[in-house]
Amino acid sequence: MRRMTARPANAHQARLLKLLRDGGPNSRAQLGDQIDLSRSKLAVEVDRLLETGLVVADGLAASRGGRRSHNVRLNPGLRFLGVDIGATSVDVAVTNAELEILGHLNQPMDVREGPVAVFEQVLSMAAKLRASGLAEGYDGAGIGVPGPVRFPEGVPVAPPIMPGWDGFPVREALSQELGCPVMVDNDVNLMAMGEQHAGVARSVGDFLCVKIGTGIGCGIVAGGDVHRGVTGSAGDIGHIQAVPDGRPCACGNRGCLEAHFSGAALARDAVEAAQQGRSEELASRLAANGTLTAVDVAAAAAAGDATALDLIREGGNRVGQVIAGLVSFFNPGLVVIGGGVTGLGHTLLAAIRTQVYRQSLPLATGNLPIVLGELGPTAGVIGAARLISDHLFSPA
Amino acid sequence: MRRMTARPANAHQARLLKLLRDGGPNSRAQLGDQIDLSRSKLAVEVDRLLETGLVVADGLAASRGGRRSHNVRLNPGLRFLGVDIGATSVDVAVTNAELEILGHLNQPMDVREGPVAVFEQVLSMAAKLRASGLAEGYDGAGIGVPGPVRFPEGVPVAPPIMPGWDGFPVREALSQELGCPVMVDNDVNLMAMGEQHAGVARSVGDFLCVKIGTGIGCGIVAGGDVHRGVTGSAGDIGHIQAVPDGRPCACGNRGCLEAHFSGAALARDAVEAAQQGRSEELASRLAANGTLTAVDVAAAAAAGDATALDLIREGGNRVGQVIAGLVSFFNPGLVVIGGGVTGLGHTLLAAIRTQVYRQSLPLATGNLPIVLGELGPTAGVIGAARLISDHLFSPA
DNA sequence: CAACTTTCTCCACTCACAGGACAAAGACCC
DNA sequence: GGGTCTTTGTCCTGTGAGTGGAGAAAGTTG
Repeated sequence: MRRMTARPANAHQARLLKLLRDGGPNSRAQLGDQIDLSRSKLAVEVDRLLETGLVVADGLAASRGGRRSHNVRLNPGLRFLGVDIGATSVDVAVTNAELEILGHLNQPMDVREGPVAVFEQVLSMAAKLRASGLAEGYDGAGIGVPGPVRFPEGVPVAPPIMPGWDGFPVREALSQELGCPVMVDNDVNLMAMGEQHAGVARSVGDFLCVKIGTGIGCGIVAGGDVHRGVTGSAGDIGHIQAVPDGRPCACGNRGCLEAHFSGAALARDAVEAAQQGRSEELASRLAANGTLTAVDVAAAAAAGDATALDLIREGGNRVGQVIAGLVSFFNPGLVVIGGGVTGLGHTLLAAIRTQVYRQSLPLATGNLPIVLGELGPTAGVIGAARLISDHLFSPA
Repeated sequence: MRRMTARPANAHQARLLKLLRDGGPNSRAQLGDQIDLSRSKLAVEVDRLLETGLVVADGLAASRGGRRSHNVRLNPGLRFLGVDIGATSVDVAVTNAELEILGHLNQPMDVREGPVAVFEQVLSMAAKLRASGLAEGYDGAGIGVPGPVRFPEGVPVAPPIMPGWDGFPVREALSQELGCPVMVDNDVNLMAMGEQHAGVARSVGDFLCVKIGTGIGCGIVAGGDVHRGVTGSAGDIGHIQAVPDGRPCACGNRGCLEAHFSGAALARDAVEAAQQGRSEELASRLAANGTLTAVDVAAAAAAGDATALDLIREGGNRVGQVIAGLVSFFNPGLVVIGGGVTGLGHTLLAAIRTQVYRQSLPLATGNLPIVLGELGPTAGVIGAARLISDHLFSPA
């Protein structure tokens, strides 16, 4: 099927598209209140957008004391694909142009199987969503990968946990397969964009979004824009030294944050505690499943297991210490904690807060909320859809 | 005397003024090559700038094979005042509109004497420069203070090392005294802007500028702009924990970077080493002066004193470790080291480089220069002049 | 002195945009 | 139901921004 290919012709149109994306159906009058344009000029640009098909008429709104307004909205047939490739699973979702999730699939998978296998999986999930009637095709796709990305080209570079992906032309390949424009970014940046668009970070211009999953990373938003750094590796905080001469890390150094606290490290610690007989709760879970994950630790903690609580607290202290440094350095207006370990909930958050509030200067922490992400596993796919929509809703 | 009060009327004029500031005298044709405007429009805007007096004719240039061009330049009578208030001294300089330093004064002074005393000093230095014929008056002034600043208002907030300054309306007061527009910023940010304008960071969009003086701070430039954080305290890295359970710090915590390495900490360590008989070189200098500073340590190191070298190396390791974390987080394209301790030179730099290259991931450090600032004590005043010129050369 | 280059100015035309007049459509009051 | 007021949307005209071409001015080169 033929998809929309139009792009806004100028900055005004781009602005209007974003207003309609973020605010839903709107009348010309309402749009006029939010944009610095005369009514006549605004009408011209809206008419041009209607001609392109990106925007469609949406009936009459209720009267506000005078003539009823003719609403317009983004074409309800537009479809974006949001893909979030994690270390151990893939999320794929379809959204409309307003970035509302229409369908969402999750599939366990190991990124180390390489781009070819993962792509096959992603494409089959995309096809499944299409087959279920949610989309006749895709107008654009955003995709997040768990490693640094050369952003302009959409190519992963030197990703530690996904070796086979180095230099693989993700953007080009996926664009070819799907037949639509594609943008690629680091998964952590997409989570930040997701929380910025629809989560706790709405209307915050400078914030950090710490994602603790298999690994650990940090999305940086400065002045409303994601900061990616010169080689796309900004936010790679997993290998900051958290413990001098601490545990050996896969990267070759010792004491890296990731070696001391992350989904993987927590699971390993839990197994060790169980085997050493420090926790009956964990031991019984280990016996039952043959292995332990962060979810088990969360459950044990919820059941009041002291060892599990200690593990979480200690990890939170480590992360909190590093975040404290980042807060001093960056002076954000908000810190969001997300990723797989959010199930650890308040215990983790409390430990992080304690460290940050204790170690950073009052001026930086005085009015600094530290909160859990609001969107959970959908943050990444919403961020991915946001990424491609930002791209498509900009002048060509 | 009446000073220039005109401001650019639009973005084009602002752009032209900045091109003339950064590129010196230029013909209309040369300007046309650097700006996206037709020759006719460009001529109109240049003529308008000539009318305002901000720009003046500057004779004929040599022929390039055809008609000679009429050069224009920024009004050579324009004068900016750059003020850099450090913890222990004040720098004041006059520049022309091209930010070339015409005169520079330095005066020892303790910032803790409070804003009134410091202002008196600054104003007398500004008057001295004026009296020497370098300026008939000032068209604008930039001023840096060693602490966080609420940037839009130009007011220091909760500055740890200058308690009397909290909430003092620096911008308003200085503007009143000098009779010209004033902008205020953190001294470290100004150093970064100075190196960006005329130093090692020319043409680098993302870099860090670490200033090690009495205290320690870091200027952050992201996407060409200074990142100040939500409360103006971004870059305040002096109280990041460098050593777990380390030395007590004035801030109440332990192990802060600043407690382990800074001009003040180094001097204290040197005195201790001298008193414990660990260094004859330092001991003799202590006996001669009654006290030691970073300069003494530098001299001792240059003379081959092993203890002095050790102190520098150890300090460099501490700073390097913290910088390594910041590099992982921010992924800059350049790290500049500046401030009072640059006299420690290569020994310090080598220690920092070792730590950063060892602890940060190759992708972030692969092509990362770590260099000393190029401008020394003039970085701050040039940055200050740049700050006010950026302000005045923007549409009102 | 002729031919070619470069620079700058002038002029006509196009387009972006604002703002007012006005029409359409409804609410509200009597 | 009819007047009056409000809100929304459209049309039209005037202004100013900006482009591009013609050509004058001022050089160089041979």
